Amino acid sequence: MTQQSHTTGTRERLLQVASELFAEKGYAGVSISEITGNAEANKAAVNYHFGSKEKLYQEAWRHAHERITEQIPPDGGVSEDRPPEQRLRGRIHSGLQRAMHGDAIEFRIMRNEMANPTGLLHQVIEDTIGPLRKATQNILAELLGPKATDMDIQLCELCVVSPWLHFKHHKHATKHKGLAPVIDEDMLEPVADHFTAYALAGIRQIRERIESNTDSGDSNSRSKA
Amino acid sequence: MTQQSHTTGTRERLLQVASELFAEKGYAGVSISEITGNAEANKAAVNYHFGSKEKLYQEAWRHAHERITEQIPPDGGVSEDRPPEQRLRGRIHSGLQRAMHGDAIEFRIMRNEMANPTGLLHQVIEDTIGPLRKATQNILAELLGPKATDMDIQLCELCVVSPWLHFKHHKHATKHKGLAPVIDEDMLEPVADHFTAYALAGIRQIRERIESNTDSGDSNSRSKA
DNA sequence: ATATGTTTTAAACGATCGTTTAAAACTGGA
DNA sequence: TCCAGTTTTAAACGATCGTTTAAAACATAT
Repeated sequence: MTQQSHTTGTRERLLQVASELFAEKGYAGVSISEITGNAEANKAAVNYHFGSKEKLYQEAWRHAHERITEQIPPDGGVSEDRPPEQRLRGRIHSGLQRAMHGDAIEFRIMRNEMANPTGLLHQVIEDTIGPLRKATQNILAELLGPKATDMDIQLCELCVVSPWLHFKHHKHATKHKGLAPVIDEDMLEPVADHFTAYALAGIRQIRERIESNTDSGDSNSRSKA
Repeated sequence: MTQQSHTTGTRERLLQVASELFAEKGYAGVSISEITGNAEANKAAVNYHFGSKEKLYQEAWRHAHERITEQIPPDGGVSEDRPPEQRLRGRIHSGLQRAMHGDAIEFRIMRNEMANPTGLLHQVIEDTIGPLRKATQNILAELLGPKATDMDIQLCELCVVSPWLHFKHHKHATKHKGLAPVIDEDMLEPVADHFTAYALAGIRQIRERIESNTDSGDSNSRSKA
């Protein structure tokens, strides 16, 4: 009931509330009034602490990304010296865990930005997600063998990565059930197993296709086009 | 230069422009003024023809969906009596073709709605996409065998369907290159082959897992939970 | 207690939002 | 030509948007 029962600073509260609301409604769907209202701050506080709504949006993404990265490492706890099958399973496990974790704020902001690009997060996302993608692609290059082209790798990356991008957090999934099945958190391991088994079988099949089709001498594989 | 050089009615023009803009910027990101401006119509025309912006949004989705459905059949031209492998390839081919077709308006509106739900399209999308999902699930049920649970089927559906949901139209993909690789339209067949081979291998692997793990007598498979 | 620098606040800014209104323009049949 | 019905238009509505301003409240060191 007292006027200052805030355990954290205004800036932090704004970041937290903003990232949640941006994840839920997208950039254009959230107003500064709504953010400051839920954060129990004044309307002008956004422009004081961040300069503009756009900067707040970028900072909110960075905030959410850093928070989830320090909680869930992208390699799934599988070190570099393990065989590629285990490392792939680590990536899948990590991605799935991130998609199912808490409110999955980082994930949902990114999905919003992919579906409806404001362009404001383009650079920030590319800087942070780029290395993760590269790591996954390196694993796939190992699994697909030396004859795999960049296109082969990218297509397999898409098949491996896209399933967990469609996962919604339980709370939202029940609201209006979408494409992805609703899953408890204790289902993480079996689902990760499912995705991994599926992916490894698919990748192995693609490798067979590559190596049976490209028997002849024209070894223009690994081309950039 | 004349004042009436419109080859089509105002209502049609509004639907066309609105669906394109909604696909590009999402519901909240598009204003009525922008729509009527690009459609060379008066601001009040939206409320006259559709009653509100919300109704226009729903009609624009229905418009885009009907247009694409009559152009690209969801079964990929593979009839019901073919083996499930071919029917699955038909579904993948159709989905991929829809994702790559023209501006992929229907697709991008749906992606926007999935990432950032307004709730306005919920019923319309479920009515139209529901039967398509059911058909795919039936194919997967055949391929996975009688011991597959609903969860098995849904997880495989997610793995099969999600890759093409991330495809962007070439024009947008080049703007700021996202997760999906940029692909020409003449690559449709090889990419469909890739996805199909990958998917069938994955599904076969999952079936083996199911049938080797559930050897015992407790046949509570196909449970609804 | 006074001064200094930081943070918060209320109020107002111009702009744009979705919608409404009523008159103007257009249409095709009597 | 006149008229009923449909479609289009300009103007204005209240509401909310993101931002700015300047004063109030707060914190801290001398």
